[in-house]
Amino acid sequence: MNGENSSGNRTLRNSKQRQAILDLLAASPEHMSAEEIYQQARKIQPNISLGTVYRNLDTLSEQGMIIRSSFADGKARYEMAGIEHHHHLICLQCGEIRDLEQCPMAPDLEAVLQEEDFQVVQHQFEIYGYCHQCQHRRSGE
Amino acid sequence: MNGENSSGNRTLRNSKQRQAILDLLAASPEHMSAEEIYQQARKIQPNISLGTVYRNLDTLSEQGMIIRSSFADGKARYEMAGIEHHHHLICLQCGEIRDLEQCPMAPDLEAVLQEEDFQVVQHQFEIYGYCHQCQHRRSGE
DNA sequence: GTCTATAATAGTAATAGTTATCGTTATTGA
DNA sequence: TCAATAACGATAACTATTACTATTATAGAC
Repeated sequence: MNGENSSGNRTLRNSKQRQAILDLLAASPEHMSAEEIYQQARKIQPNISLGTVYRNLDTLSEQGMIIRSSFADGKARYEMAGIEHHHHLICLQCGEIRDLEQCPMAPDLEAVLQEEDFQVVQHQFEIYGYCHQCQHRRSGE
Repeated sequence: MNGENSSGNRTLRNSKQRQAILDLLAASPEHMSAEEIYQQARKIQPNISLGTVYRNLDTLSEQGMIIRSSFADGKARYEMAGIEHHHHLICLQCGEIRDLEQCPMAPDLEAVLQEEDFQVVQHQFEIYGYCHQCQHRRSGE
């Protein structure tokens, strides 16, 4: 049973590069883009390649260890899974992404989904606008 | 006042290409990607270029005439504005995008936003999963 | 510890979606 | 009809991501 686990998938190995990526995501102010992860990871593993970062982000989200969200700027961003489920508040000026703990999956929504017979895998909710600081910065100019 | 309107922006002209794009979006089953719009538009304006499509989609969404949404597959999709506000139900198997009329911006959410002093410009809510048909297709294989 | 299968890597090329450039064309108000 | 310039087509460039390939490193078996 070399290279295969019970469900027919390959067995994961633990490389220094993968560990560095996981450490970063675990420690970081989350919502990192692939490029950001790459730049940070280079400080720990100088020879790491961007391809390796993408490959690992893919593998790790398949495995359910991290969560990928895609935003309006066309970039995907990643964060550690297992943290409490949440959504995003994104400032259009400074780009800050804040967590929104309120989940909009209200009971009446569930009812509609059941009626439509739609089997939910994942949902995403983002609010775009201007944060407190940027509102003042904008009006001040 | 040539080329400028009251708010300092350029005055829009009405080209056959732009009209074709608007006609398509007005008539279509909505949520079209740039590429889809391009392919359809070529049937009406054979010489239209993909660049022109993108340029118009940009201009028209700046103008507020159409709405751009970005999805998990990395592609932006466009639909006519002015229709009732709605969100999306996206099938991961067949890619069908259905409208969800329920808006998750519940009153208690508004309260949180006010507390955070976050000025909302736009919000996006998407539910990914499997539609009725694809659930049966999947279990049957 | 050594061996071996292969997961994972670095480096690089390729792709997809989108934006920018530039010389030409066409729209629109005067 | 004319002039200013918005919009165009063609094409190059750019960004995010994926694929390819030869090489390296991990981890279980011996």
